[in-house]
Amino acid sequence: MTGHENYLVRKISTFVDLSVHELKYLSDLQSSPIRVKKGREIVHEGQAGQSAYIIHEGWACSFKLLPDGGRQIITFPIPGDCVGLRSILLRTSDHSFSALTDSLVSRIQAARMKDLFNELPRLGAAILWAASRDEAMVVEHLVSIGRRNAMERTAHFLLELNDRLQLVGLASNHSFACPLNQYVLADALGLSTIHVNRVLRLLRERGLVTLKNQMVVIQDMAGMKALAGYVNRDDDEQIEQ
Amino acid sequence: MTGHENYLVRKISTFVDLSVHELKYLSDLQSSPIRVKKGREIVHEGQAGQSAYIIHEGWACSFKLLPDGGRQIITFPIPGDCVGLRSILLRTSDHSFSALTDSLVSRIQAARMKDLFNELPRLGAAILWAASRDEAMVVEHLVSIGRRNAMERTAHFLLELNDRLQLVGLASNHSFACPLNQYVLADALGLSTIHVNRVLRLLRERGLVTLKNQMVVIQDMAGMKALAGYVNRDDDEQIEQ
DNA sequence: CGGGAGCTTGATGGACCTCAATCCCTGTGG
DNA sequence: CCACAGGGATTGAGGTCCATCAAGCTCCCG
Repeated sequence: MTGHENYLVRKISTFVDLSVHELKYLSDLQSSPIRVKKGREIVHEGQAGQSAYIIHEGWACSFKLLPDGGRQIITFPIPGDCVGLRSILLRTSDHSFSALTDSLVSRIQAARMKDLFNELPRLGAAILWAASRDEAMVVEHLVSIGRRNAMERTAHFLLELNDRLQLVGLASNHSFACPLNQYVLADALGLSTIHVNRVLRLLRERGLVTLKNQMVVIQDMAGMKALAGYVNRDDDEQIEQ
Repeated sequence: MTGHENYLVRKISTFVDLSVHELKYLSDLQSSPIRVKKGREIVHEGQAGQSAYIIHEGWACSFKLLPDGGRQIITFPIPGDCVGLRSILLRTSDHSFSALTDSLVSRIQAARMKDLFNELPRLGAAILWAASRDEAMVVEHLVSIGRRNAMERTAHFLLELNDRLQLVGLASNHSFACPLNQYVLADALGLSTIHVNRVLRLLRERGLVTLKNQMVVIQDMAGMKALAGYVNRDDDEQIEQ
């Protein structure tokens, strides 16, 4: 990795202070990144290639397709995120993922990842910590879709995104660049595009949040959190092991 | 553990053949199980006690509560399942879980679990494999709620349950004992109780599946799979490490 | 200037929710 | 033995949220 910030290191550092050796190892792991064009599929559901990926630049999306052509987006991996860790243990990937924007990613072979866990268990734990955090967000997403209405759900989603991006320094307190269009949002939120549009208008009219020109601005943070029933995770504590 | 089948061992054995030593370790881990009465909460959301639990007997449910009193059930842990693994890394639990029926569980302290990963990494990997499988099901659940209608969703849920129970020998090919009532089902499927009732009636009338007297009987497996768009996972391959 | 991607708005209908009531079964206490 | 309560299942009526269909808009880019 040369010339740009390492988001994964930044994220992990909020959990555990890495040693020089661990930093080196992590750096080597990311030494030959691949460019992926917007819209390109990186892993196909059911694919057996046992690899994980680290995202350096750009946004991705992980999703499943249904027989009727519908698509449900599970999550939007952003810089610093690892994807496909599960496929290392499960032999096949349980869902697809593709690049939403032009991206830069590193591929980690399953064997390499297993070595990491053997040789640097503390670093391995840190990666699992990050993965667990993501899992928790999938759960929260499930709750949103199951029990929140369209407006609460949308608000919750944007707040969560804001928090995730802040963790890697890609969001200020109340705003962030966001390449998601309304079609993509709809597939993530389990809504129709048209309804997403109406909900965004309502949120804008109520002075809560705006999404314009690829930019999300949360104008009333308190109002948003109240609407969405949003609670922050606060696991900024250091690992004790 | 005395006198009853060990479901966790049974499940893990489909993934990797355990050594005598590993079996012994696993057995020790489960040496002093706790009885939990039906309805009793085992872990509360946000609770900091870093422990995981292995379920030996009974059904549990993991869920999140919303400010408005709503509840979304994430999954129903069954015998052989580990719950709360995430809370070991995240410091606090991201959701609650409670016993749906009178249950028997073993509590595993975080430190003990970490030792396990250090001392018997192969066994650790097997536990992570099982956990990954569960995560994949949460994702599938998310897809269901986001993109499948009530009937498809219900059918899919019952098929998944059937597969999970078969893995530990608690289901025959097409039927299983099921302590879930319609209220609980509704909270899992993101539906109202009343609608669950109507959907179950439709499924029954179409000769697809019946749920009566705590017993699920899948009468038309092909029809169910077609309706739900259900695909089996097939990771019966052995670990190669 | 044309075309396409994305956004916006209106009208209509359907899937599912809410409220309300009834019924069945089982357990419990008099 | 019967009355009664309570959990659970069932059914109906009416309303709401959101999907679908249809159309027009803006902006950007070739």
